[in-house]
Amino acid sequence: MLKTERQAYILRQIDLHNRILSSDLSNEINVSEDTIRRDLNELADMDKIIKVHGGALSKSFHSSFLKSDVYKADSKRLIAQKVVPLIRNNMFILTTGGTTIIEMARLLPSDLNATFFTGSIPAAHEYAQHPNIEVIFLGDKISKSSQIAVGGEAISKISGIKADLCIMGINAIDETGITDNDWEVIQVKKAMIQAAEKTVVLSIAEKVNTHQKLMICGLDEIDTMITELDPSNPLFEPYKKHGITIL
Amino acid sequence: MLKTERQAYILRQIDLHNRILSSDLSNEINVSEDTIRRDLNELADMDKIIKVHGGALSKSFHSSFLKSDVYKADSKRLIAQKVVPLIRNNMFILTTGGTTIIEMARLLPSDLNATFFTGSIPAAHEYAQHPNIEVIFLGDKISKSSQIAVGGEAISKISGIKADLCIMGINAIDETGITDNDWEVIQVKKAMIQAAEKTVVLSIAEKVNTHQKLMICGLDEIDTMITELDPSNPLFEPYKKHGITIL
DNA sequence: AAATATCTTGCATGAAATTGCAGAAAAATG
DNA sequence: CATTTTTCTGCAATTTCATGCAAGATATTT
Repeated sequence: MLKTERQAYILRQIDLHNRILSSDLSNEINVSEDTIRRDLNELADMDKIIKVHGGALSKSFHSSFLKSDVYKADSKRLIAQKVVPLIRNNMFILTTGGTTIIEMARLLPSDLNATFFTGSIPAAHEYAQHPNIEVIFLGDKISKSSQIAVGGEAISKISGIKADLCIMGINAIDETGITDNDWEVIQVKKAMIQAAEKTVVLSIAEKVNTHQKLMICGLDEIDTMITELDPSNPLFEPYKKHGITIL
Repeated sequence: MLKTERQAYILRQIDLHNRILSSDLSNEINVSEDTIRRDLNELADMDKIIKVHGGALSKSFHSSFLKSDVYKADSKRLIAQKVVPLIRNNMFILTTGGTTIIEMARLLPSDLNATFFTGSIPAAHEYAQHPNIEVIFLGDKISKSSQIAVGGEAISKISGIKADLCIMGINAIDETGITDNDWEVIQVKKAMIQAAEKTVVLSIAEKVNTHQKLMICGLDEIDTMITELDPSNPLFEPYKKHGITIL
């Protein structure tokens, strides 16, 4: 591993987690702690990080910036970890936006070679950080409430795709299917499900067995559901009956 | 194997893998490491790759992973402040990306009612934060090196617009006009200038009177230029002669 | 075609960079 | 204050780099 790569890795880890320990880094990338320390010192000299005893902190963390923490971030990270293995090289993947998807994007292995389609600005931004991922942005008009592209342009772009996988963050699911409450978003999600061969839905357990006003699709259109809970949880029985794989 | 062939091969490998070791290349194509090193140095001199101890990295790898804090942030904020008054209610505005534009987006008054078109993910993201601004994202394929949408889709979308204003961050300007060094970006910028009634260019003073390899447009297509310096600075005389307003 | 200049390449040399390790110093912890 | 952890320093082993030089290949000129 090249020195520059290693430092890039460290920077990214700090960006993602806001803090890191020298010892952790040393284990993760199999170099001595001395090397890590030297890297951290160099990065600190360049004013890119803040070196502290035992590790380093992100600059934004300490300076005035107050980063809004994500609701149930731990659950979402767990979900994200379960999705990653489903993604293989050379796949075409449609995704929505949402914090769980962002978390997933960060966990994608750097040697993954795939094409991601999304209408979400934050998601597109995250995908674009990856060296080997191709990003296609869907649509043009951006809905402020949901920060994703909506409208006819987005729908027609999606319809023109044959994707391997659709990974969708959802707001509510129960035995009747997936529901949501933003009409424009619904249209986009429906199109995505149509355009993909398989559909994976991500949801924190709290949203399971709840519903909202507008229908996206029934359970039979879903192939896999991922939550932070253990798949054997009885909560999932009705969904398993509909042939949905729980992870 | 000819030198040009070899360098083409190296470039391709770097494109594919984002990084390369001198020793690997030496083995793969059976030339001495010295030759590889010489090649890498030449390619680095041409700004095609980034040479590091032990090998080389692709430029996109570098720009997206080794992100540093913004160069000359203060100057850019000053520039941004000068742009804002040019933007009026109900305007249609085309913008590029770049840190200066982002800074500008943050300074837009919250009661501003306008439509912004951009192919830059970070810029779109910033505009979308504003309550009364409509954001239209241009294009679909996102270039990793520049984090903006490029290609035919973007160009054709832009061509279909009649905007009031084009606000463009630039990399180099001198008496012959605006120049840049990324072919795909050039195409987008050209289209933007064509599509807008008036063009405002933003540049830190450091870039004034410099030039790069590829031409975007001549001075006569520019209406206003904004830098962090006082407009009366003699540096701007030649540009004023071409009828450009300096702010 | 011969002579000449220019480029390219591999090798040898010494210089520089990188990394890991040992032991002393400094900082954190209870 | 004693213990543990982290840091710093110097050092040595290894790798990579820059440079000059010579042999061969290629291009240009006469």
